[in-house]
Amino acid sequence: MSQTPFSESTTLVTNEESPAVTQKQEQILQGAMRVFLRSGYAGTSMDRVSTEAGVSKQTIYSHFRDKKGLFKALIERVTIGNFQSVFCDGEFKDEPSVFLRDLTTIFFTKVADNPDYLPLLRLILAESENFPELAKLYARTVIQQGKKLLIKYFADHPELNVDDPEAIAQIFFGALVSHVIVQEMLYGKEMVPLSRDRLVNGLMSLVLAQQKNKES
Amino acid sequence: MSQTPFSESTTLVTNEESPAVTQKQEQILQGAMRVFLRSGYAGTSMDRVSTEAGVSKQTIYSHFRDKKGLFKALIERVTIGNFQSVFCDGEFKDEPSVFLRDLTTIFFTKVADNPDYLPLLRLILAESENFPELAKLYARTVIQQGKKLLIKYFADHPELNVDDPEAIAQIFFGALVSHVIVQEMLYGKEMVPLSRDRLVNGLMSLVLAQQKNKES
DNA sequence: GTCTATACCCTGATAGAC
DNA sequence: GTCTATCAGGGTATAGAC
Repeated sequence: MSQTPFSESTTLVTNEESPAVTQKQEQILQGAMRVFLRSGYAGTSMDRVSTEAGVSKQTIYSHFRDKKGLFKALIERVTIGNFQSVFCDGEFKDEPSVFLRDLTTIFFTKVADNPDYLPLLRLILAESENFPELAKLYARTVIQQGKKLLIKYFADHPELNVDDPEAIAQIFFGALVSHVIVQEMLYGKEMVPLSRDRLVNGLMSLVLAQQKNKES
Repeated sequence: MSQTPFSESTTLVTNEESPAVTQKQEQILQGAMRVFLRSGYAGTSMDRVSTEAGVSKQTIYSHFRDKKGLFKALIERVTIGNFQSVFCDGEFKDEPSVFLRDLTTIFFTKVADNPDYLPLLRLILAESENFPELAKLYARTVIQQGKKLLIKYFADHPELNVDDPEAIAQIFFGALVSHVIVQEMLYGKEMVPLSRDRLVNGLMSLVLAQQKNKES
């Protein structure tokens, strides 16, 4: 808890949240990712990680304090590395219907279609009680970023007539996330399929209807 | 897989989905529920279940085929027993704003505030890949019931001007479920709290705005 | 730093007494 | 049916050679 699990490295440390990672640590994390994302925390053995990473068990323990330390380092890395800036570095159109549709497109292509997203979300939810700091990191990194962007847009566009931007942003992204959960995790695709297009169209008609009311 | 894990009993078997459960089985399931919901599937040992239930390990194995069989029987029981008919046996007002608000109230009081709901959802999502049949059962029993009710209501009220009832129903319940996930599981309550009232008000203003557009 | 070997504990599942 | 006792295997973590 008090010492970092990472040793020194020649790689430049850009900021506190992405520590330098040596080639061996990289190798360990790659193997650990495959096993943890597939088998969960308790279902993963350090033996399996060592064979999957192609290093001995002791090598893992020399780089990471213990199983928990390895797990935390891995989840932080995957979360930050994959989803840190999906909603930040883009250029956005100002037209509401275009902006909202672009936002959903980013979510589906950069997040939902990322093959690591579903296993990561599953794992973070499963371990949210044992590793609350990882759950909070995920909420800040992935969910909160998109909501902030949408809230700011609502604030800049009073003509949309959005009474409670935070609530509407929560509903907007909640609908997207829950659609992925129901369709992909709970096998809704097989049982009650609902295309992304229909979801997005429904979502946009709801949000943009506020504007039309104001106009009339 | 081919034989039922339940033995005979004097209790009347009402239907295929709720088999008779003897007093000993009840005792085992009670203990198993506490352990599985708290520690997950892989994190639960049969030793722990036996001590928690106050029976020997062999007694468990005489009533249930193995760990998987016990887990399936337990999750089916909790899912069906707690959430089978939350959206079925109620009387509903016809007025749209009242109906929608009642629907959210049922969800929050009967589902979200049920102390078993969050651990159950967490467990089903965590094991959705290893136990797909349980994930499907959950989707049918809990999520699909509410959506059906809302879809029927939209069909009976064309004046609401809902273009795609299935999509709107998915958005509606998706927003409710994801609010619980973000606020309770991902510690949104501590980081970016958003009250249920604000969520519900936002949701209702979105859905009812469709109607106002039609009127004008 | 990295390996092999191993200590020590707990796992799911079973055998046999009563 | 229910118990105690036990099996073989795998769990995390560590010791010591190189």
